[in-house]
Amino acid sequence: MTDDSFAAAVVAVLRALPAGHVVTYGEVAAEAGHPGAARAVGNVLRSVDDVPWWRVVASTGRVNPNAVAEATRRLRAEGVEVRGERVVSTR
DNA sequence: TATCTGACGATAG
DNA sequence: CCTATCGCCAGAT
Repeated sequence: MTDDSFAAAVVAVLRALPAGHVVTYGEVAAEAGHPGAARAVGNVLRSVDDVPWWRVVASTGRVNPNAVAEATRRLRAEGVEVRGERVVSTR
């Protein structure tokens, strides 16, 4: 691993996430090798559509404000408890 | 190279 | 619980 694009690293991490497992942007950024780049992670999910973006939530447990219903629906379908716009039992 | 944007994080009030 | 502000980073123009 020399210097894979940030987006590529993020995509790889998300593709490795098991169903029913939710992670925060900061976690993804750290796993991708770019700790602190939580904001940049959100930008990647915005550009890339080949990743389970619904499994990525904010540190507060809040799902995507851009597709709350969609994310909630998918998370529940995978066994994740969602309350309102927040994921239950994330940390 | 500079500037702006954004699906964030944490702290303060 | 909510809003506001600062700090952070990568990508686009």
